[in-house]
Amino acid sequence: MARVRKTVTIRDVAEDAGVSLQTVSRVVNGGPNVRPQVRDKVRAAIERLGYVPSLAAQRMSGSRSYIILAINDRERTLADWRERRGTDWVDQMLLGGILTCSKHGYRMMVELVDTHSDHVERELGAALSALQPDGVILTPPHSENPLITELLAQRAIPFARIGSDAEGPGIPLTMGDAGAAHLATTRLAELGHRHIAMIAGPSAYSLSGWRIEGWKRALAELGLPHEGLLEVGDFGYESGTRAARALLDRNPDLTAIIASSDQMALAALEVARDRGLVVPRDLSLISFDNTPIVRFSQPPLTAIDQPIAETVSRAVEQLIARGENLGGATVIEVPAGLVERSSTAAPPRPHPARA
Amino acid sequence: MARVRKTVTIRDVAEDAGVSLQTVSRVVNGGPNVRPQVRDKVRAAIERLGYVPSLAAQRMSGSRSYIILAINDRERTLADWRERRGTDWVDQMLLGGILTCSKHGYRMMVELVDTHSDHVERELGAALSALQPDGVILTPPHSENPLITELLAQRAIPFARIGSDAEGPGIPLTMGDAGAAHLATTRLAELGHRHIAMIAGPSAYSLSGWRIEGWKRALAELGLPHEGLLEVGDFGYESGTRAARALLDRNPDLTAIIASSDQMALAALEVARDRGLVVPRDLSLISFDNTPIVRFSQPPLTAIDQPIAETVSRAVEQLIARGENLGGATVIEVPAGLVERSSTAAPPRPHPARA
DNA sequence: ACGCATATTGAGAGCGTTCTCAAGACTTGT
DNA sequence: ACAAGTCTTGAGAACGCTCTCAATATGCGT
Repeated sequence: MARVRKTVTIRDVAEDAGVSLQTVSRVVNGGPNVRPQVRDKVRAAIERLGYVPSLAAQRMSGSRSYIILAINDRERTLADWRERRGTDWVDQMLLGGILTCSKHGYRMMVELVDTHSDHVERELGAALSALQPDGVILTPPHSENPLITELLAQRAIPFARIGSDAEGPGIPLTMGDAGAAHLATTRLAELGHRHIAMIAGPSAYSLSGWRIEGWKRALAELGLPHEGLLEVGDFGYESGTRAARALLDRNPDLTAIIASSDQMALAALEVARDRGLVVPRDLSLISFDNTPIVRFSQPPLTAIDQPIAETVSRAVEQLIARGENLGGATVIEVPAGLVERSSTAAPPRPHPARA
Repeated sequence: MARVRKTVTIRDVAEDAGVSLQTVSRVVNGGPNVRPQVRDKVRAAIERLGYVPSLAAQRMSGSRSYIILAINDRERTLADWRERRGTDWVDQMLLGGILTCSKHGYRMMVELVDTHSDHVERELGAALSALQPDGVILTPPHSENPLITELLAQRAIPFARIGSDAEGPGIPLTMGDAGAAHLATTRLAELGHRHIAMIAGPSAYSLSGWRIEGWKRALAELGLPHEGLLEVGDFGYESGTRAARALLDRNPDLTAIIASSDQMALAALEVARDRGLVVPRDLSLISFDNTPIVRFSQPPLTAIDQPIAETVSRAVEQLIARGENLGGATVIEVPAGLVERSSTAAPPRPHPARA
């Protein structure tokens, strides 16, 4: 059976089943108004011939392309990949995206776009024209880049904004950053910590602000100070090193740090080690992201688990369900959880519980 | 300018440039026989209108789909993703694949397929029919699954087999596994180690055999023993724990272990720690893969760097270049390198160099 | 200049699907 | 049993592009 098999088209199925091409199409797409008897006959033919509709042809004629395009930051992603630093996002995006897409007969494609470039519109526009996706998923920091959101809105392509709660077109989804930071802070306070610092992400990311907000709110509720306990990094390792050093230099009483990324937390761990501080005995550490690298550090890090896969999955479902770009949609929040490992413990000199 | 812009088609460009639709097509595809003057005019129109050909339409009419499909093992990939163990492959595949594809105007899609399932052909067949990719990239263990390679050959779809040097259709590519294992072994011997163990991967993977082969050959050349120094794992953490324990139990003189995956090496590190062995003082460790997790372990691991991105990139280029499925192609080898970190050192009681 | 080869252009069909719309087959109410 | 629906089916156009092939323009040798 070495002969090259010709592609099975809808026409072959129609002939085989003895119905019109259009009827097959209806069966394939679950159209209404088809007699059960005919439907079964067509299904049998499809099965027998192994027919699968061509995505390209479906796109050509129909209004849908069955493609969801996920946009990630190129610069950051490539750097992470090249230097094997561990990617915060792409893995989990694919996990959530591919699975959910295929469940609905869709396909996911990944596009890397430079948000800082002055030809974002050009790059993204080309991808949109070529692929004509039914939906686009934006991740930070693209989620709030007006050049991008406006381009998408103008082209009337439904899109999801992950990590954004701004008004405007597109479906906003967040991962409960404020709540997660609040949770981490509270947990540390429960362990007895009274000087809890935060290494935040860059302010260009909305989620950086939300995390700071959650941290501050928890501290306020607990009657703990926040002055001098905040440093800003860029999510990268080096910035974590700088921030941890500054924090430790400035606060002799510091016993706990929450870092806004795994890499910054790992950097803090290294700084602590250099200074002879044992984690978690002398210093507790909680990171954001929960990527694989924090499972195998010494000690393994307690981390806020960003439910990226779940969030992307929700985004995909929203995009597939709604055909429209409804502005001002309710923010969908997929809450993050706390995975306790071995970088958190009671502080060296436990303070009595607050009265 | 809030009006919904209609898609710019090749017809719009033709009109704008005052030429036929066919001429525009020729310019876009770099066809020969177009006067420079006309070409420039058309290019200007394309630029002005922001025309980008529709992938779907190109696929419909032409012979190419401009899509390369990368197949990865679903079971393993999903487990790695879900449990945040770090994926050995997908990241780097995307790095090499996406970049190289886009350089040639192609797109890469990822498909997860269960190699053990009895409906591999069905699953893969559906993906092939829907996408009609111009090329497929197979990663282990799919690279040598006859069900898959035969399906591809029968459909006359060019494909690359990464991690396979078998005869038959498809372009074979390897990462010099024997050489890499040889290199790691030799390096350890240079440091003075005389009892160098290997935790191999499952025998279903050809590369497992190659690595054992390289290790054994190096040992033979160096006059060192290999008896009792081989254990087989499944690349996963737990299997690494079992293997490391067995190795250490059986060989009191053991001072170095080469593990066939990062996770197994990390497991060995943990076993050593449990037994009070300090790495690298008491035990040297070299892992295969060099994924992010070994950069942040304590100590950071010396590792064989699998050039997955580069290999996939080469595969993409081959697939795009050749339109044909030439059997018995020469094996393309992208050699792996050794990244020295802090898990390797001279053994506790250095042996004199061999006479 | 003339005829032939070659370079350049355009016209029309076709790719595999879904869309629109019209035709035929069945119901149902009276 | 008849008209007026409602269900079910099919025919043909359309999607945006590349293919094939024919038509025209240009270059060359003598």
